[in-house]
Amino acid sequence: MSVTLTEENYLKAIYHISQTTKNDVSTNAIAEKIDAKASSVTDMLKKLADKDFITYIKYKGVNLTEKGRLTAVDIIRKHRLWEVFLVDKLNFTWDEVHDVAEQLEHIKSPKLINQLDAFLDYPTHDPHGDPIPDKDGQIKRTDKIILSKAQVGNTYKCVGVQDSSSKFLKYLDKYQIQIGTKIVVLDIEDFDQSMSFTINGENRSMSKTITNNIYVTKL
Amino acid sequence: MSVTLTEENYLKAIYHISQTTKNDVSTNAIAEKIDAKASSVTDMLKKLADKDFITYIKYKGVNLTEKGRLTAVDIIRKHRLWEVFLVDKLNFTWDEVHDVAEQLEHIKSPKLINQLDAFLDYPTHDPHGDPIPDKDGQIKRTDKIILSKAQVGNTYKCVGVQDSSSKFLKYLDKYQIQIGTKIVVLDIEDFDQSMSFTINGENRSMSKTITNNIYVTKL
DNA sequence: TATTATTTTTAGACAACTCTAAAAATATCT
DNA sequence: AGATATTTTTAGAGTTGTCTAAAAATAATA
Repeated sequence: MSVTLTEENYLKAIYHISQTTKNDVSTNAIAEKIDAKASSVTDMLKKLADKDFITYIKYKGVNLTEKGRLTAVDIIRKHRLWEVFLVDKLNFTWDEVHDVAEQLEHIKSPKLINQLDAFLDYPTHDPHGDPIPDKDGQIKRTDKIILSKAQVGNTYKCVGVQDSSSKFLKYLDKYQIQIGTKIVVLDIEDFDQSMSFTINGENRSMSKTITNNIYVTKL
Repeated sequence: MSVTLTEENYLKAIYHISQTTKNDVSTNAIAEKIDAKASSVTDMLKKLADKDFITYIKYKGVNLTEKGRLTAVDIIRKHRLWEVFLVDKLNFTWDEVHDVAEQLEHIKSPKLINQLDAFLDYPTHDPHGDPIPDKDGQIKRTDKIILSKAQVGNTYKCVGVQDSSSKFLKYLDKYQIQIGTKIVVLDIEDFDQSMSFTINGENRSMSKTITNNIYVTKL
């Protein structure tokens, strides 16, 4: 009972959607994510339900079974490990990795992914700051928050970005903000929510547009 | 005009067959290599001819066009670079790499493969001793010969194996014969063509069955 | 609640790739 | 050369995954 590449993509999509909404995952939401028509999605949902990856009630949407969740998480684990590989070892930038990782995540070889994990020294987060599930599908809940929600006086560590466009990443490069960079919040401007920080020993201020796209954890 | 995964596999098969026979590549030979029925092969040959990857004359077999050859060689380049990666970086053994490389070779990203090439320090041969084509599809002709054809008194260097079964590779491991190992031919037994050598400072003899499966270059 | 709008499913069809069975072409053997 | 065997191609059909168009179910609104 193997999983086809297409089925894997559906499971991943369903997983990601279910992370952002409390309700059952709707056919249309999947169609939009997969970039397919709703009728195609319905066909696939029947197939996935037959294979016990999802529970599916007509007109009511779907939910992943435990089997489906584990399969989805395993793909996400592979995706994120490959992203680390591409950035750390092959000098890809944050914004270049996604498309290639979309392909690499479907390679089937447990040994490959375990050896890769070891080779990368068991990373816990991908280059965007998202957590990497472990072999058993456990995901370490990150306590990351969006920088715009940070509080004056606290120190934070940059763990990822929301917007991974090359424009935004260039901005971060310019001010030497990377994963791990320490950020001390000095002040929040009431008028426009712009914030001032100490970063790399220098004082700097950023607009809400920027702070809405940087993830940090409190130190 | 993209190439499907299946088309890539056909092109690779045709390339490999054309390396071992002077004649046009026959439908049956491809069918055997691909593990498909001859009728399926015929269908695909029409498709490949339409796309200018091969010249195809009914009942007469096929030949790669320059476009087809370059495409095939590019896949082989990727396959062999990934094999190097798996052995050198992820501690795979010779016999474990093939199936995984068969999958990895189809990943489409020029940047990925060029960065991988650099990361591996531009290897010229894969773990089995086969040459890695360069970016332009050039292949450095190896002057490798089969060890059973070696001559008494000469010194050789092991560059690869014919049989890459795990049984055979374990034999080689046992006697510490690897890529690069120096072999001095001391004698060839008339009776059964078994040969005696100096390997790693010790004298050792091998049956024709063994020497028929080791590739060497003369030093 | 009745009507309209939206979402979802069904029905029928198409493209890629595969197969079996039968026909056509080529090769082999006496 | 003629008969037989082998190889290759054609014809028709199945599978996976996609689509459009229309029908059915659910949700929203007056």
